[in-house]
Amino acid sequence: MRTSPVQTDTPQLSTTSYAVLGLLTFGDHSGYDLMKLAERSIAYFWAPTKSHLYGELKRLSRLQYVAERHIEQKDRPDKRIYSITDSGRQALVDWMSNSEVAPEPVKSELTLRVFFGHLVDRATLLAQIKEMRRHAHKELDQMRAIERTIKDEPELFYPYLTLRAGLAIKRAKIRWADYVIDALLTREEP
Amino acid sequence: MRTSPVQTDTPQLSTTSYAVLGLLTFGDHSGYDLMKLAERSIAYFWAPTKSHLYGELKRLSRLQYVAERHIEQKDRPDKRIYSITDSGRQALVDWMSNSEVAPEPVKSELTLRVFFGHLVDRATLLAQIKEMRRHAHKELDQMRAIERTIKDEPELFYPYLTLRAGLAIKRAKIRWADYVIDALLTREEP
DNA sequence: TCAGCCATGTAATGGGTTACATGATTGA
DNA sequence: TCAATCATGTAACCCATTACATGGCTGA
Repeated sequence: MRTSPVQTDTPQLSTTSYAVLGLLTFGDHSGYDLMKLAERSIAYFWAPTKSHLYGELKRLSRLQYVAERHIEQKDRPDKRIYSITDSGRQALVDWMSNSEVAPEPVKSELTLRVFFGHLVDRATLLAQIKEMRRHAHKELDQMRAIERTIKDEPELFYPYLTLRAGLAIKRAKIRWADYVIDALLTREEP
Repeated sequence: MRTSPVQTDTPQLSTTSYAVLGLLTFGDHSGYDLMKLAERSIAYFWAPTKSHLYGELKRLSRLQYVAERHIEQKDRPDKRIYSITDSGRQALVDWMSNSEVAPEPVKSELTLRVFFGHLVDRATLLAQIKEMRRHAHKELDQMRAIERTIKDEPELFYPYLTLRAGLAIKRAKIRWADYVIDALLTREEP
């Protein structure tokens, strides 16, 4: 006896597709506009490249999850404006409602390097940790600036929550970097 | 005028290849053993699948970064034992010494869902956050157990540092989850 | 008896990046 | 005059995952 496979009426999309659909719930956009919007909103935790984004738009259009209309322009390149359709919205909500959130594997090349720290001298490793810390701090500052502008806007409640995630992760990374730097300096070179 | 391209004597490998080379600096291993070793060491920040690992071993062998010897066994399947070569070690150290550590883009599907939280009801989102929190806590407990056993072993200094990274990140995620849960419950449903 | 360990891999697919391609307009 | 903005995409590639395939031994 075997169980019948689960019937999924909605085809499986990539997460990036859902991200695009999600952004379109805020209004119609061209591919170009979506890219810019993504860069200043979801890019801290989901950063598609423009090639990829254009590709997904084409796919979503074939599936009729988005509708496109062509806009001719004289002084600028023509463009396509996309809007989410009812079935697109349905697919998005289905995805959002699916409670099986896959555990997210962490990937960190720098941590891998630290793991193999015995292979290089201290200064080399220190420089890389410090570089990471510098970069993380820069991003933290950017996020703090955004925080100030959005924290009291009720309609940005959910984006604000995600910003808090970014702040929490960056702070944790910076504190870890401080710990590692201290540990490397304190420890007598073997 | 154009600048001449940078001559890289060492071919570019995937990070997973470097991870494999790194693990081989701790001693010779078969593919199977490497997989197990990876699972209980670097998997928290770099988790290759076995197919991938076997593939990279093959490639590293072609490049002569690892040497393999075939071991025949009667009661078990034959196996190949890999060891890192001098040029393999050199390639690894070159990679470790390269100071340009690429910034690591964060990818979080869950955060993406939170960003689009306006599309689903509160209970749906809450359940997903709680599930993430539960999972993170389980991993945190595992790491804490490992921490107790390795924190005073001087030869595990670098692995310990990476464990601290894992602990820091997990804790940050759990605290963020708590914040979000509270914020969702406090807020009156719009 | 049955799950789990040992041990290796292939094939198919997908998700995503990088490089390449074009070209007018606008503001510093 | 020079960089940036607007606007779209194709082609090549690669890193990685999933599913598939095999089969004897060991211990609960």
